[in-house]
Amino acid sequence: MRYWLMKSEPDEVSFDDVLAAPQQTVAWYGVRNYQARNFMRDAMSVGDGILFYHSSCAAPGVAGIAEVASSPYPDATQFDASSPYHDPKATQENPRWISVDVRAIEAGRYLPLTEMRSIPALEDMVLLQKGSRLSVSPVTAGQWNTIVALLREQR
DNA sequence: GCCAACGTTGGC
DNA sequence: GCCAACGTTGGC
Repeated sequence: MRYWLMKSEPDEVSFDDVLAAPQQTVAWYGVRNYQARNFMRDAMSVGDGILFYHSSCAAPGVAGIAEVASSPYPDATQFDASSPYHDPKATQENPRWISVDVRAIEAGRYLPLTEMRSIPALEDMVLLQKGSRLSVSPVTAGQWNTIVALLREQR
């Protein structure tokens, strides 16, 4: 069992969107970075915990808790010429990018990035490192427990 | 909209 | 295989 932080732009897919989806589950598509892909492909397992992070918005932060709900499979958008995520170098025989399904578990309160930066127990998070922009990053059990506790306070 | 930091591309 | 140029990310 591992823990992850995954970034989504809420204008595209918000945590509430996932809560509202059938089975509270969506395909996580559009990852186009090799390091992030390799985490998904090589290290994720069904049931791993996910911190669902909202990026590129007015108040970035953790919006809820989710879990990995499938094994990795080819990201369909790479084959779709009309998609912004289309990759002309990807083929059905040799897919380059993958998706996993993500299931929303609980929302809790919103935990803003500004608050996360103020918490010493979180200072080593990959997310908080200077220049870090990985859309999928590992989270330690200690960081996970700290954040889950914060999400569950003063609902 | 700005811009620092990072990743990718492609000429050599 | 180097590395300059370019494109992207994402907070502010």
